[in-house]
Amino acid sequence: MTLYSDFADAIDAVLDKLEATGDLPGGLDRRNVAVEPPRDPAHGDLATNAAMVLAKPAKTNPRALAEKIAAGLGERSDVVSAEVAGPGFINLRLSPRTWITELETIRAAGAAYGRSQMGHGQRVNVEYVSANPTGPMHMGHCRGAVVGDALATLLEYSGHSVTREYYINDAGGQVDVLARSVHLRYREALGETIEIPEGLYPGDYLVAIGQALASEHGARFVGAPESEWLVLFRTRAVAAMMVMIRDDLALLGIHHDVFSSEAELQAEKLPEAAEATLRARDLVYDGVLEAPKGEVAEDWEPVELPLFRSTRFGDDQDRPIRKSNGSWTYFGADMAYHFRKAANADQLIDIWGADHSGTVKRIQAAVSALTDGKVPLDVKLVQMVRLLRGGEPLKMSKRAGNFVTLADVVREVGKDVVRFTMLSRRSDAQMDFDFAKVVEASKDNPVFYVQYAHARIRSLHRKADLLRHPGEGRDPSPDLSLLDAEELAIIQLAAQFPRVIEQAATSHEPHRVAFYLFDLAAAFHALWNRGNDDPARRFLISDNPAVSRARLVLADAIGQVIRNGLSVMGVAAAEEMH
RNA sequence: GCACCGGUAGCUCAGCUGGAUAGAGCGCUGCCCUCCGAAGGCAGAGGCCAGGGGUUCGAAUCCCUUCCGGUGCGCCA
Repeated sequence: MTLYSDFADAIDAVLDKLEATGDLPGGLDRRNVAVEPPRDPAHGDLATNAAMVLAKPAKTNPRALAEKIAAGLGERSDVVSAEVAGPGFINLRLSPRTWITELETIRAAGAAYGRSQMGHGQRVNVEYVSANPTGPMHMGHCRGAVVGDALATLLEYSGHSVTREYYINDAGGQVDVLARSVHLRYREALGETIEIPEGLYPGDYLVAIGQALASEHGARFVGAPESEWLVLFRTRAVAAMMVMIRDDLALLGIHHDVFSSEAELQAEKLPEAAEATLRARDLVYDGVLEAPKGEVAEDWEPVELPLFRSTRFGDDQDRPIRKSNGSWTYFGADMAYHFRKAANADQLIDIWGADHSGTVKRIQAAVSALTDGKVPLDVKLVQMVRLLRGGEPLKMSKRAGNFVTLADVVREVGKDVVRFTMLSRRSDAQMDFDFAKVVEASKDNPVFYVQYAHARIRSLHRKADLLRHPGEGRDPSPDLSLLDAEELAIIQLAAQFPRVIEQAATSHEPHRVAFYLFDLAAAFHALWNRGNDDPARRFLISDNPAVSRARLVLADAIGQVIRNGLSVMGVAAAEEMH
């Protein structure tokens, strides 16, 4: 129960009453009725559009209806005034007591403030990262990893039952290339001088696997045909890569619940099952694709393949689920994979890089077809991150192997800075990550700014402990009515936190939490700085313990909300700045 | 050619799923440190929300369309 849902209920009750007295026809759609803080504080503390939304279907004048609703709401003891404004807004002014009560609510709820049961335990599967197991995590994976993880936490926080899942692409051509690269390192370990040809993975992170295989199996695979060693080398290499990737993810505080293997999935014949289901509904047929548009493919030739009718779902082309050699396409296997995820979830979310945008429709189409539209799939596309250092783009080349690894970045700027920064932009917009700026101690840097606010709040306690006389305990029930209007105003902002969480969770947009925290931090800094002009308005005043205590409670509540918000983002709150 | 994502202050970006006079940071102008951390704060200037249609009490937000930028297109993964 938040302040906002409380008033939403109150409005419902008033509307029910108006229906009972015949002032309002029954059965009106109230879904668009909203309770919001008005953008302009001069309009009061809360506003509702109820009268404007309902006036037309009720065939009445919005202002007249608003007057009736306002009268009903005005009867509440916590409503100081209920005024009709503009085209029919109802602006409510709440008693100071309301905000003091909310402050006490924050204090009592502590780390749980902002949590809700909005999700009603709905099962949500969030698949994120799913980087190919062919090397360490690099910065290209980072944003999706953080966004997916924060979204998962956000959904948990708002009452969903969340599974964090990683899909291991261990069945395609890339992992064969990996196996061949390891074979080369294996020969190297046996004393050969090797040269890594174009197209194989040059990274020296494969050296250790080659050595291990050499010491276990000796030279028996050196001149042997691929058929004798490929599977073994591939399995070992993928396992080693996954250990490395999990370690990298752990640096960011990311841990998945489930790792699904594409190879296992295929061994279990899940794609076959999905194909049969779709063929039975005439959604898969054997056909020939047109030549691809755009860049001319030299080796293209028309072949009959099993095709999924994704055009029925808005795709521009039907999509093959098997290759001409009978093996599964990535899409064919992925479709089966999503089918299985859907069996244990009420809702699926995938976090993908924006370079996969072209494949969204087909997979959504397949999920919709396989689940009869019962399990929605939201694919969140995360745009690219441009790496800069002091405004200059970092030069990178994957081929030369000098891409920036995630581990390097975390080591340089820290987990919290990486996570916060990755969440400080809408994920469907491109982002710059400037090594110089993200660690800058200035207002230009939201990470610092929010952390600084929290550190200031913590410093108050250290200071307050010094001010306290020996034997004098912490005051359990300070007189909060000593708080002034400006101080109550920040509670109003803090009270929006549960709403922000709900909205961020519903819209699958964790960045909203970051922006909110920045606003809250700004409000706190402003309050703090009043003390510069007027010493009587500082948080701690040595000759006025009563006011100091009340303000300390206020500061603590703000600190609590900042901590809660940061924890949703997976960022630790700073105790002090260095 | 087609698809997806963008286009909001000089710059970087928010904008609460359709609300009232569109916001923040940087930069610019002017104030504020014997003072809990000034690593800050306050105030001001700065907008055809890319253009054009539409939907309605009401549009930066939804729909159509044009233009500009980014990404992608395959039996790859």
